[in-house]
Amino acid sequence: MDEPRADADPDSPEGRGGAAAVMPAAPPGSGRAALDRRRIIGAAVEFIDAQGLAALTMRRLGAHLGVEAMALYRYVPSRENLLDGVVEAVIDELYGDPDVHLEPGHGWQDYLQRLAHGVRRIALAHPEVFPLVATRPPAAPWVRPPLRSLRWVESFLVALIDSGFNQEAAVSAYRAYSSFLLGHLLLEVSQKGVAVNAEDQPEGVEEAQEAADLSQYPTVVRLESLLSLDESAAEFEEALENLLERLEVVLREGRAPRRGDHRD
Amino acid sequence: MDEPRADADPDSPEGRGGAAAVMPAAPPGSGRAALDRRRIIGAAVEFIDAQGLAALTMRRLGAHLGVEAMALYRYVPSRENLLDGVVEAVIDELYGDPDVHLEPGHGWQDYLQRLAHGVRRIALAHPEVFPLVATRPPAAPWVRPPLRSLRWVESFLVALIDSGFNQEAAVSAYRAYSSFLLGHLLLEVSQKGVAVNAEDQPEGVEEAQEAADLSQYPTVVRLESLLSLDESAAEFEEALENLLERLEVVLREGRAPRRGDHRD
DNA sequence: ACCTGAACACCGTTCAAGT
DNA sequence: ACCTGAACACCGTTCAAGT
Repeated sequence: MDEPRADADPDSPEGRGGAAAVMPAAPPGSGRAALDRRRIIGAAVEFIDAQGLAALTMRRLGAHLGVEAMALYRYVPSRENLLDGVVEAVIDELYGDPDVHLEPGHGWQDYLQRLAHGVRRIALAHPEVFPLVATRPPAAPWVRPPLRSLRWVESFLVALIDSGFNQEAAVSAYRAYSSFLLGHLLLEVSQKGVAVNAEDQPEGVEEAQEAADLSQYPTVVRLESLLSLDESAAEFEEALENLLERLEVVLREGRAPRRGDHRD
Repeated sequence: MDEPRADADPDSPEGRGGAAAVMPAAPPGSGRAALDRRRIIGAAVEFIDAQGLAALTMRRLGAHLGVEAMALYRYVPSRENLLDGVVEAVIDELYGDPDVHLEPGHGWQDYLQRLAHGVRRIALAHPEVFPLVATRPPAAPWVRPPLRSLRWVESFLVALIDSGFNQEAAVSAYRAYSSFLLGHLLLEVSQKGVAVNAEDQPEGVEEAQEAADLSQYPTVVRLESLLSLDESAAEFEEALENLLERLEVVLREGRAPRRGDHRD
């Protein structure tokens, strides 16, 4: 089981700081680039995208980089720390997204829309990584998945407060926004995954479960085609619009809306 | 490292079917009960609750049950399958919750409230298991976490359709309800976990991260006390009320509400 | 019928040794 | 300075052997 030589891609993103002091055994640009933490984490993201999280071991990642597993420990203290780095790197991709920024004059709703769509693109680009983004314990309780970084929390709060939200409303909006993104996107990627997934199941794995007594669930059977539709994109838009609308009410009225407010 | 003998609890729930044919080496009721899949899965839930998911190995679970790891394989085909069983068992606790049922005459809102609170109780009772509930690939794409069982999907859809929802609206409500529960509860348990968690970190692990350049996040610093408040319970109620209100509009108008509907 | 001992292939991780 | 070989303690899992 030697590694497949399917890597003729010249996309290794170096060009940051000291440009590789000449190495005796592996001159730069000839194939194997120098090891560093960034490159290892990048390779781990690629690996998880391609093979799934369960397949990522230190030994296999080492082989993927043309090196023994032990060499990785000079740059990464443990596998757990590596996974933290993977989560951070994937979320950091958002910094480079030109569509995610506060457009002056377009208001906070526009910004929250851009941010939400940016996170969604990342979730869909790395479906095998997203469960990690969702479940790794955050550094502080108020750095919530999926945004997971002080920079985005800061940016979010500033945008709302500058738009007239009071502090309590801004914080509560941040919490509601996180919950919405996390719930929707985790379900969307898991739904996508289950369609293609399951390693190599020899026959219908649902048959066993379902065939047991599908007759007990007549409504599910009757609505199966409706249930099987993938309306993720539209539902994302609708739930996001609804959340923004709710926040608009909070902003106008200076408090959280109570049920039944808009009647009589 | 021998196992702690801290189990004097007589709560092993047997009494289901054939009542243990007498065994030569371990007579029933004298201490070690007979092994079976249900008991193994129950022990696994206990173990994860107490020690965390990462600590659960087949060998340690065997020791916890007074048996070698290899003995488990007669009842459980693999660790992965055991984890599936754990998720199923935890969700099945909902069947036994007397507060979770359709109260005749109280309407679908009351039922969805009871169901949501029942799921929340389970998530809070098993915070270490809930991430598993959230991320294990479902059997079918439309059996969504956290409800994960045909029985609850059936029950949910029937309640709404009997209340006058059309099929599309009922299915779309089921999806929105799942997203809400998953996002909110996953964040709530992870928030709870991070407060007590982190195995045995010798010193403030956030210090390292934060002290780096906290000055770049003045708003986060200024609002830290607000951000640190745990308003999970109130936010759960509010988001749930809001969702129900939204569904009420769908029911009354026979379609999904569009943004700006209730102005002029 | 049910459990165990021994074994296999594989982990994460450490560290002295090589270059 | 950077990587490797060998080793340690531990995995999940199989299976012939014990009782």
